[in-house]
Amino acid sequence: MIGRAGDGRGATVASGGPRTLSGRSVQAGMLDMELIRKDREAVATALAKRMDPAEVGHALDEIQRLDQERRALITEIDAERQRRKAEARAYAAAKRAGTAPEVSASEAERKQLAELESQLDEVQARLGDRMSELPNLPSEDVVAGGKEANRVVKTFGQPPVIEKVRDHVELSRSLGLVDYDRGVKLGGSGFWIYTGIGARLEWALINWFIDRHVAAGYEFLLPPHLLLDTAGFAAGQFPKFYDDVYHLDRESAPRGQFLLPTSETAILGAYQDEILETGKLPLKAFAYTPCYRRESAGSHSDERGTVRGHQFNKVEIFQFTLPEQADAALEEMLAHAESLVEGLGLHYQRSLLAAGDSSASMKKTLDIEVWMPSTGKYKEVSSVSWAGDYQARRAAIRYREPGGKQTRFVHTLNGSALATSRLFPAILEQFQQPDGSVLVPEVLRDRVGTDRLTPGR
RNA sequence: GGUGGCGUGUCCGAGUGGCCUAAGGAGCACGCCUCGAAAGCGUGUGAGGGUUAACGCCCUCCGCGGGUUCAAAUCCCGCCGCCACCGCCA
Repeated sequence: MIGRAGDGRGATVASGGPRTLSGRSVQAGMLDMELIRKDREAVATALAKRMDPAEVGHALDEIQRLDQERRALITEIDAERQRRKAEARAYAAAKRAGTAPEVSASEAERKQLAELESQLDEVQARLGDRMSELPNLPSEDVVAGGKEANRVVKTFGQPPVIEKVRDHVELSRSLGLVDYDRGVKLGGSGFWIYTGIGARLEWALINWFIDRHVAAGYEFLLPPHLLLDTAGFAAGQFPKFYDDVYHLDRESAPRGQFLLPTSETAILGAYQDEILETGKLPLKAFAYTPCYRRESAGSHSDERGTVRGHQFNKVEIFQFTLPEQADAALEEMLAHAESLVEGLGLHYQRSLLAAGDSSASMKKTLDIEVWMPSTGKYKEVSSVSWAGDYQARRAAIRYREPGGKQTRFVHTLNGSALATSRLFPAILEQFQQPDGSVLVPEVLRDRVGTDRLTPGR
């Protein structure tokens, strides 16, 4: 089996459990094996942007060795099978003719084929594991390096001038919008309760986003929050980030479902193993779900309150496109996500992430970061990414070439639009007034039921 | 959760151990016929992999995974899904 999710990290494979690549109809890696064979240098150079070059060399060496072994075994097995089939047919014909029904294959021969087949399984499993560990190839315009190499490429608006800045935790407490203490009582550290008008503000944001996405031609999905391992593998969360998500125990869920860390996983997974109608591309969908993550709630001053928790709300937009549509789709999604932040009237910037700071499944990621007056920093409210065919390969999502019969992998793109748990604090801070009240963004006033949040309410 | 039935190609549907290298029909594509169309006739029509410069040749796939057999869509075991009834339940 290839790509056992969570291999060696406590993840067990239930029977009928995570379908692996060998279990799929598509026998492909995460990167194009053809490309590795034909232009290993290009692959190595691109990978070196986010991996240690020596490590890249070792990984590719082993992959190429396993690939050769694999093909040699297949050739051998196919020849043997062909011979056996011919023998069985000859035997059947002889039997019909009433001549000598002797047993034609010996025990030893059968064992030999079985032996070859198990060798192939082994090689394919190792190959798949090695392949699934490789990250995506960063796009040409993405530079090597980590956070420090990110580049701000756009700025919208100005930081508001505020004389005495109150931070969002203080504001949401005094305005009665979020109950942190009772949230901890309920779910433990890293959880909170939106209360009263705070809950309405949160819900207003989500609903406003939904309306805007529908208007922009995205189909609204409300998916399950518990997903099978195959979906996590396809999105690229497994095997590497197996421990970052919550898993149900095998007692209550024999197939070991996990709580989705983002609805991107669900939207992608929904189309696993499908050949999409070319005429329907780009296929645009969005989903609202809470996102569940194990990552430690930071005690950093800039991650207090709702900024980082184990459960937060996010609306996610997603597109399946033809390869040649991907560039335009990325621009469209960025512009769309930014139009939401702009519609709220918030000051933000757009950053192009360096290879090492963007998710391993993506070729290119741009963050939309909103200004937080209390920390004087910008905080990510959206991450818009182009995965190329990396996720589509893992999920076996294809389209048929127009005119031709060939199937090809689609490209996938995803973007938060938006993460409310970051937006909520930004709204409080950027729109706070000297008297301690907060102005509600105009587009939300009808839904929130007021144009100003005041302590008395 | 329990019991029973079912799962075949784009769809319907035949097939209970061997010319199944999956019948037949529908749909779709192309061609013939036609002023044009319908009807009719003919041809073609899935996915993945190996090999090849290419044409092609070969292997695998009848829900998924094992097993029995010289030989499995067909027999056996496990699982998944759907339908029906029962139980439980927002």
